[in-house]
Amino acid sequence: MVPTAKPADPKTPVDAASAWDDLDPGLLSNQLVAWFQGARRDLPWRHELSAYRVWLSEVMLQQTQVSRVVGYFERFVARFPTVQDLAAADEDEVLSLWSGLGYYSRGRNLHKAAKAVVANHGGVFPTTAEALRTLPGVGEYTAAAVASFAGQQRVAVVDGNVVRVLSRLLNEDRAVQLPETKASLARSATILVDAAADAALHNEAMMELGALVCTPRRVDCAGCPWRTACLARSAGTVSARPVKLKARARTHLRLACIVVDVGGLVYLERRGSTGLFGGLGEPITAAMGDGDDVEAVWHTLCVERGISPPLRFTSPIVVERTLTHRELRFEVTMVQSSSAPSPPSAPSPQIGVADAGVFDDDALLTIGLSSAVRAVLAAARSPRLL
DNA sequence: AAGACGGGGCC
DNA sequence: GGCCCAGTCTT
Repeated sequence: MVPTAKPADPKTPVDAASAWDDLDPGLLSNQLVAWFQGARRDLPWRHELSAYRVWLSEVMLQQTQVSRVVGYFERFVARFPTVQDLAAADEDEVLSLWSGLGYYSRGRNLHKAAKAVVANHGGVFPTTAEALRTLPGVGEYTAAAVASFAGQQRVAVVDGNVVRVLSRLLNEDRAVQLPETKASLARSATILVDAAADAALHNEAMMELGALVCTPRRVDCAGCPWRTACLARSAGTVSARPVKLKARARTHLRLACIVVDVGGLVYLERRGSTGLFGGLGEPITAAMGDGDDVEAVWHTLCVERGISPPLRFTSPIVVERTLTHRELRFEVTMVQSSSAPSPPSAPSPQIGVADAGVFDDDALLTIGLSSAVRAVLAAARSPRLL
């Protein structure tokens, strides 16, 4: 549920309310928006606030920095000017344009949502938070953002920037991951947006403040429109906010990998549509245990696919990539084969091969590949992919 | 309520 | 090279 201006819930704790006894939300919003008028960045998705473009940019911006998104956004709107264009595309093309952006379920859900808008909304992109929330890949934050920026609904938009800004303004000392803290901060966001003259402008300004001034590090308190009101600033706790719970440890994953060359073409399989790198292409890949002998695993993988293992494998090329919670270690060999491998009839559960094929270098650019696989292919055969 | 899910930039 | 950042969906 997006926070709304409903009467106070009787179960609402008093914590957030008490902090607001000494703060004036109308004044704060005016100060914030005045600052924003001078600081607003010119970003491509701000040129035309259609629901389609706002939605596309917000999905790309989930868990992703603005600087990463700009180029991807430009390529998407150039190729898919309307939601109908996106809905009519092949998933492969969508994923190939998404390649490198990460969190690939976003790309698959983007395509599904476009199809749903065409099928269920007559191709007219919804602009109410309630209708947006039913689209795949659109959660609380994205629904509120599109409803506010493109639909002019008075809803609070709460992303990580807003959480950081509010946790400092209010000097929140509880961990921001806790449901109670999130709810409390959302109530504060609603108090502010309800007092704003222009809710959309206020919401945009909140996020811009978090992106440009109230940043995770190197905070620019001197340039902040809220420097006199900020409770963390007066308490000297700015750099200690927001409070976060300890992150989980990273796990290691060893992967046996074979790049098969079939007369100059590279053989790729498609991963199953769920889980890590879902729906993307990859060379023959299998998870290994710590003590496994990579040559033995390579041998098995060849036999499973009906190609003859070489008498002697080329020694492993090691490609390592670090993800947020995993360290991937690909141990790669190259094999020449006169015939295309056939995907195993009983795919290993780690991989879940859906289909497969051989590709030349140009065709490689038309399917979705993770950055990790691009690095593997570049190391094995084709520097063009770097 | 907790875990899975990428990738890059900053220090 | 370690640390930090940031929404949605699934279980």
